[in-house]
Amino acid sequence: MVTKRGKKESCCPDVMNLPEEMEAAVREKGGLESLKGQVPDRKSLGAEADIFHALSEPIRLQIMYALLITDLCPCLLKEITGLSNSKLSYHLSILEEAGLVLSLSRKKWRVYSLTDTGRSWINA
Amino acid sequence: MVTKRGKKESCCPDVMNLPEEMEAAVREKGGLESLKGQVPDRKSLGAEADIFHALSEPIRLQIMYALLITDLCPCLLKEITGLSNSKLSYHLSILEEAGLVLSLSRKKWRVYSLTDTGRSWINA
DNA sequence: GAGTGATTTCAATTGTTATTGAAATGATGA
DNA sequence: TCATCATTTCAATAACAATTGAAATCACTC
Repeated sequence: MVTKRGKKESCCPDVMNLPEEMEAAVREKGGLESLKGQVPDRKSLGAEADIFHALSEPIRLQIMYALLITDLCPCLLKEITGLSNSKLSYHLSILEEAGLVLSLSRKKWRVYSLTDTGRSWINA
Repeated sequence: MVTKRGKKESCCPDVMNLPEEMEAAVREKGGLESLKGQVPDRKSLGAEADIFHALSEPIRLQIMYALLITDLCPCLLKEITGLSNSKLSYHLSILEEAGLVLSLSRKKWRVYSLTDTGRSWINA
């Protein structure tokens, strides 16, 4: 591609005179428009972001590591983490909504365990 | 371990009459005190949490995926993501602080690229 | 060293998430 | 059913993170 004045056309309309290396790299990937098409849009990244968000608190990571050792009820998680009931419950609900843990009733207790998804995110 | 009245002592002081499976599982792991010792404390999880936090926004994931294709300056990231300068700069700084991207000066531009850490978190 | 364009910083605002303690719900067994 | 203990929910607050647009800085080129 050549303009009337014989200069190479920019790989990137509205962005002129980029360093040659970057011009070349972008061109190699098919140009700016092509790049735009290769990058996932933000909406489609929401689910992945939700998982990262669920794991972005030390409290919740600590819960995950505890459950990696063995399934536990909130009462034992409370002993292990030193959290209050409502705080623990709040963080457990975020992990559960993200699909990282699940809970079952067992006698008077609720037993939390890692899902396969949860395990894979913590083992990695 | 047996109390004066011949009942099995709980694996977990202050937490009585747990379901047998959980009693057994906790006992197998060395009891509640041992479990506490096996779970990382929250302070030590801070760095890991920071990385998850940096990746917990669709905007920042999108930037990471763009940089996975090729190194880019803010001006091109701006074209690709449609973000304003200050917004983009803000999110880049969070990724940089978390050690997921780094930036170098190249002519008039700044060029951002993934660190090895960043690459490993995105490829996984 | 003045001018230009790229990028970052800043203060103010808005929006979101976490914490708190009390009250409500749920599950069990007497 | 009642009493008890485990857990969740709720409304209010506090803490934190994201957005905005304007101003400041920075790195070149002339």
